[in-house]
Amino acid sequence: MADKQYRIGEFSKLVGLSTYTLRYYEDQGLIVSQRDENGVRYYTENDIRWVGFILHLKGTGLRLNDLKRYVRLRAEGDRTIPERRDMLQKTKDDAEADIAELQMHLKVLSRKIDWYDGKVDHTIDDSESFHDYLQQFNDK
Amino acid sequence: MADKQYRIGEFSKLVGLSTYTLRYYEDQGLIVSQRDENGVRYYTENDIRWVGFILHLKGTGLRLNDLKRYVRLRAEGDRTIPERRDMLQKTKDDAEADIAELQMHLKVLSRKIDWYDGKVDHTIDDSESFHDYLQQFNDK
DNA sequence: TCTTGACTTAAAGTGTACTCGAAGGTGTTC
DNA sequence: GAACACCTTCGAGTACACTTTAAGTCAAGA
Repeated sequence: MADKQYRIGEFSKLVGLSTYTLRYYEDQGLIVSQRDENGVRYYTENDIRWVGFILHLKGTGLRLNDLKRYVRLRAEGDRTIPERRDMLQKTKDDAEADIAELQMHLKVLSRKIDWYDGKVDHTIDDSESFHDYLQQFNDK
Repeated sequence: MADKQYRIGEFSKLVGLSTYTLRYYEDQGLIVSQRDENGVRYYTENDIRWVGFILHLKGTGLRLNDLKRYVRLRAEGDRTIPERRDMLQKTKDDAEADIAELQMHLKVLSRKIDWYDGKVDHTIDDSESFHDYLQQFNDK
């Protein structure tokens, strides 16, 4: 693994974020870049991994503010590990709840599609399934 | 099932949308309300089902604009059924893709939590899994 | 009678996360 | 020497979906 360095343009293509966004994230403290003797940003493989990781977190629903908090904690060292772990656990739990909810919505959607396909009794109204829906929430 | 009527305040609690939002949705053409002799909105069980249904759609990722389109098509009658069906199918496909992506992110998160718990070799860096991540996208 | 809750229009505000452009500058490459 | 990619600050713009306020009216219930 050569320690290749990337300037912002190339890096932006690698991680799929615009140069605008990269500078914005840096402003926000989510990313740190190194500079060459002219003040030009450069990034390494390590930065690719780091951006990848924060994009995973973001992809599970973390807001930029939460992300900032995570980064701050990380900077504080190992004593914040429990807190970081808990943050991730909560994020995970939330995301799993989101998936469950999404799947519930999908079930209704599927039934509706079947209805359109005539696989279901057409006398049932457009919005037949709301009661099932409420049921699902009742035991939360 | 009595044909109970609900005014906006009660209805808002039933469906979990603020009165502001209900009026807003009505402005946008997503909901229709009836009025009593004083011009006061009232809603019925049927409206509960309808709002439930659009919230399902919304929950799977449909934007208000898409929702509006669906409602417009619905108002045009049965000849738009194929188009509505396809809309729902696409929504369903998109949502399923979202779930798949979310689950991928979750996998990384879980691994990271394990790492915090010491279940994984601690010499591996914070952001170890970005390469796996990129792999997942490569065959899309 | 007073409070509560409803009504109207129209405009402004909120939060999130970018996204872009202006204006002026530096260094590298063809 | 021109083109290009980068740098800076800073403010404005965009999209989405509400959310709130203002200012005034109306009607039923305690």
